Amino acid sequence: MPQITLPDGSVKSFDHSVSAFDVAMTIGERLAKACVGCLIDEELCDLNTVIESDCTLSLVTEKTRDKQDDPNALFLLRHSTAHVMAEAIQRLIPGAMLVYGPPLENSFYYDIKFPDDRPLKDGDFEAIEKEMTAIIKENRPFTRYELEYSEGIRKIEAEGSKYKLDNAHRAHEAGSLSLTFYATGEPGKDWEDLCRGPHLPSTGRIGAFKIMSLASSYWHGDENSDRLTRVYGTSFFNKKDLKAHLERLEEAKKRDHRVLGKKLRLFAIDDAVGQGLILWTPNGSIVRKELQNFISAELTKQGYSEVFTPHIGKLDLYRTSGHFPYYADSQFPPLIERDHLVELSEEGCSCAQLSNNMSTGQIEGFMLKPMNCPHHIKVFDSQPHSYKDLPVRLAEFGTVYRWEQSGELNGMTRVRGFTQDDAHLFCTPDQIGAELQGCLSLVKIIFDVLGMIDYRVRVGLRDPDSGKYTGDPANWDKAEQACREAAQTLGVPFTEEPGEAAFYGPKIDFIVKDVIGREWQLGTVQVDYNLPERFNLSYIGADNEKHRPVMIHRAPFGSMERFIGVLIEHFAGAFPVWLAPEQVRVLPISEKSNDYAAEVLAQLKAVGIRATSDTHDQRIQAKIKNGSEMKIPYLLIVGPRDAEAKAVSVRAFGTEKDLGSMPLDEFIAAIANEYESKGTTTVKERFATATV
RNA sequence: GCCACUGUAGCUCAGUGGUAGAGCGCACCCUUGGUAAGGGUGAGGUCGUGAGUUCAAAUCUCACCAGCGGCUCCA
Repeated sequence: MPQITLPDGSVKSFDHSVSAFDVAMTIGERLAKACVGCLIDEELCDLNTVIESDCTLSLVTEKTRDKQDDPNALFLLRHSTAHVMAEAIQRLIPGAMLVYGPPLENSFYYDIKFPDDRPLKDGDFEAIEKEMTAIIKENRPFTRYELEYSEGIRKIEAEGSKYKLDNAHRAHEAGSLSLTFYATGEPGKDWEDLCRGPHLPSTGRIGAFKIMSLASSYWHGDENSDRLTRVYGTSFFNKKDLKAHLERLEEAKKRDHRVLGKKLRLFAIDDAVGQGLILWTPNGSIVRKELQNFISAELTKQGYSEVFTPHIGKLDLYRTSGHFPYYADSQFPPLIERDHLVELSEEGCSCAQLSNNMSTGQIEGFMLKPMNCPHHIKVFDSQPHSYKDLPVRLAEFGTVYRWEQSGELNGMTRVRGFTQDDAHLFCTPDQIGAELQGCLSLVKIIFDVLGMIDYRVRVGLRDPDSGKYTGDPANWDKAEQACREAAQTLGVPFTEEPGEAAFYGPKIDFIVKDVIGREWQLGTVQVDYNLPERFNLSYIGADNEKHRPVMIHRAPFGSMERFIGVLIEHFAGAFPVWLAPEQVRVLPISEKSNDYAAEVLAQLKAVGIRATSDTHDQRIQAKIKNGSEMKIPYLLIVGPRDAEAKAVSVRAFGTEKDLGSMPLDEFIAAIANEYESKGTTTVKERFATATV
């Protein structure tokens, strides 16, 4: 006798078991037909799930009542589309073994092991899509059935897929006593798959789909395990939504920092220089310099000392820090002294021997620095410190080099040489809390000034099962607790993630998404008890005894390269005045106004505004178009009327029409103010307030 | 590093086993035009690199390099 509570609080009583679909029918046939699944006691289930006992029931329709996408409905849709795709692929390539096919936020994939002699190619998409269309047209129901565990295992063994067998074992280990299968149609007759579900009622509900791309993946995500082929696709309930999704992807591409970087001439990468090595062109250099000046001013306020250190250090330095030889794979190879190299090559020394001798310290050399900490530690250690001197805060825009795998390089966001806005704070254990908060506030100041509100905070802890973390567990516990407490003071939600710590200590990271949804770590604050230990650092306490300082590593931007890459996308290339490489462009209406344009330009430059004038032999419309495409904050149209009145006609980026005319000296004061205040007051606002 | 795709003029891209194409940009000429492209002329390319197949390769094959989308990694 199930009593079913609906979301509006009403209760429906039945004297027999019913399916969710039946319940929907008692409310209305139209509703029932619009349903694709249901939530029973908050758990997403098939629409035809039979309800035997009291529960809450919420029906899942294609769209919510206010016509929005329903994440649960899309989950069912994409999971079901993955099944249809898998069936189509197996029809086309019978030896293909299925592994795992989950839905994602905007898409789905299926990991598949293809026979070595028949890999999947991009050219197969059309044939697969054709098969899928046929399966959808047949409108076959997704039919769930359960087998007792050992019986299910026999069935899977008979099919001969070690991957599915592995999935079944895992389900069993997780406590499942039976195995569930889904047939696309009739069990025993139609295609089926070991699957937890749930699914749509039938294939016909898949309105629109597209196979997107192929990638290689690893079984269990393990690089040393079997290589699988991952087939990505996406689906929607109707063609219009699919089209809108594809258009969004196209739009996102336009604000990609790699596209804008070229168009706005912000940076370049040249093969002859090397992969992942950024050439900062004049425009990009302006953005970088403005950001550096901004943060430097904040550092001065917070009592930091700026230092400069070289780009290389001896191998021994990194033996002490623990970077060499343990992280040798992710670094540029060492620089070996010339005489040594000659000697070794004359002796016929093999590469393996060379590498061995370097690890053991028999051969000395230098390394391009992968991080700045060892150098800063040596700066700290260059003189004795009293507890009264602490905290010592050493800051440097330090350039580091790391040998990232070629497939990981990405525009400015993943590079092989980059400059961190780095600092290392040496403090007493008592000072950690306050210092961490100071560091976090710096990150917040940056995000606030730039209007970056869409970020998440991660507290990276050590993974107790991993051996890569060095140091005393008791210190780790203290450091992790300090990070947790500091993160709590931020006033924003954060997640604690084991396995995300640095090898020497836990950290608090600020993570932002790029235009295509990839996450990038920007600002970071890390607590470190280990390196002070390794380098035997000390300060003299009030008791006249030596004490060990604690180190805090922090970089509010993370790296200039990655930060500016993300920033370009954040602003879609339309930088605010204080960051814009070209802040103002003067557009004379014709050659006759060139003289006045030159006068305006000279006055702008005199107050430090980055301005140019466009004296090309073009009409004003073309000049406006060019200026707008370069996303210049202000275009000043100047013609005879303006020259007469000693005024300028102002057109701000992002406004359809011009703002109107303004006396030249007033504009200059206003733009200088906008620059100085980092946009707290703007030229645009002056016009707004003038009209009120 | 792994899998797929891509690589043609400064940029965006078309093209195809038989003499290399367009638009934008650039230079020059005409035009002196008041808020998102005025018109004309011209310069500019070993078709990513190297090998192979062929009478003939930018086009087909192989290798390499680079980019893109993923995977893995990220101190």
